[in-house]
Amino acid sequence: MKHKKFPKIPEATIKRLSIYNRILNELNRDGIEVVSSARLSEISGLNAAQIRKDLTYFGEFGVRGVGYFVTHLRDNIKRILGINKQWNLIIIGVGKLGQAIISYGNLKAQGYNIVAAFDNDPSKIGTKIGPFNTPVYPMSKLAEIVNQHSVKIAILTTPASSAQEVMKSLDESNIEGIINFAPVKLKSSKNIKISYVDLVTEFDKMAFKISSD
Amino acid sequence: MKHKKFPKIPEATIKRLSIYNRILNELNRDGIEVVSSARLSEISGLNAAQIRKDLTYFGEFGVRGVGYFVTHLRDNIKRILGINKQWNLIIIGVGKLGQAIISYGNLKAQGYNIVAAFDNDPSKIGTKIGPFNTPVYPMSKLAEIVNQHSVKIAILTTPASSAQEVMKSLDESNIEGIINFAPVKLKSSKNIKISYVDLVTEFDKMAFKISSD
DNA sequence: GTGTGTGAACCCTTTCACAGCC
DNA sequence: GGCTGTGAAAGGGTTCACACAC
Repeated sequence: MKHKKFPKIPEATIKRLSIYNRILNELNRDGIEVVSSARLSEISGLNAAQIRKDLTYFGEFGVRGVGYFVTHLRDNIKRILGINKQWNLIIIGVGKLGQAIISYGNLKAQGYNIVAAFDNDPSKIGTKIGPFNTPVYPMSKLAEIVNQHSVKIAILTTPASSAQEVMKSLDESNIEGIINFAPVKLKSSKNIKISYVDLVTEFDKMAFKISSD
Repeated sequence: MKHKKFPKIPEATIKRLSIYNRILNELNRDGIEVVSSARLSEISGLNAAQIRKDLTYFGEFGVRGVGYFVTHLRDNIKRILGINKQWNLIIIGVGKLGQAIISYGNLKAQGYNIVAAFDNDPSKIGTKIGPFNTPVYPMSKLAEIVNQHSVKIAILTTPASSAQEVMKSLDESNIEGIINFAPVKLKSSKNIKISYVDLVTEFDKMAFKISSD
């Protein structure tokens, strides 16, 4: 509710804000207090003018002749992205990939807490998995747990064959966004936001690049 | 060596070719022999004109008034991407994410064989992990194994803190491409192709979308 | 009639280059 | 003097609309 599309923010700008946030955290950890777009450009490999333009979509965070104050800029980026608070997530599909994500410390470090996992394998239901003892529930519990923990984002790591089926349960819950690792286009009857992470396409892109030069 | 940049292929086109390949495989499995760009558009959610344009960068694969023959188009896409043959890969970093990728059946099904894993944890070296019994070697064996199996692509799943260090060994090997899951910009002294897969940015993008409407 | 192939128009994103401010 | 903020230009990618082939 905070800021509708003010001007016209490129999708790619959001991804870069996430990268700036990470770099600023590292600079802050190293005790660096001020940074220029030129220095951010060196670290990230992105164009300095683009970095400045990305930031000015949301305000004027820099000081001319000086640069950007690291913690000030970092805090603003967190607020813009909506990551200045904790997010509770659920994950559906406790296969190898699901388990890896549950165990992925970087997510927790950034304020993303996976509060529950879902699977229909009876041998998994009722257990607690991974370093954070994430409980595994049957799919029938989904809507209830989502409400209980105010979960808005679901991670989908089922096989492709069951992803669209799972989508039904998600449509009936209060989930607002899905990060989908299953290689299928999902159809939501509500307007749940869906993003796709497709590992095989990454490998295919690399195969093409190597083959074509 | 087959086709240098003929005209000007958009990066995004390559990603979509990978998606068309997957869809065509599914259509073929279902016994469907001919498909139109309109039907591919329905399945993929992509614009039909874009699909046609993507394909004509590489030739004329369709028949006017009819559509595309599924296996013919699929075989051509595989050839274009360079995935009409097996690829041997290695993976560096046998943490949770590394193990998940080693166990990820979709990669093997698409012709990507992870022939060896590397790690410096003595308790892992010498073991075989995952459903395909992938052997784990110390980093010192890297160049040798790469040559032995003609490996061109490495998957990097170490913590961010050791990724740049590992890069040195890769620069000294015959690796041509790296798929990097560590959230750091890598610098190669040769011109190894590097692609980045960054999970946290995906979550941040979703957090932004949900927060800003 | 039907569906591909494609120039042209459109739109979005990146980069340049410099005015403006500390 | 140095570095940000930004209009304008350049560059890419997507979509339209229709000629063309079956």
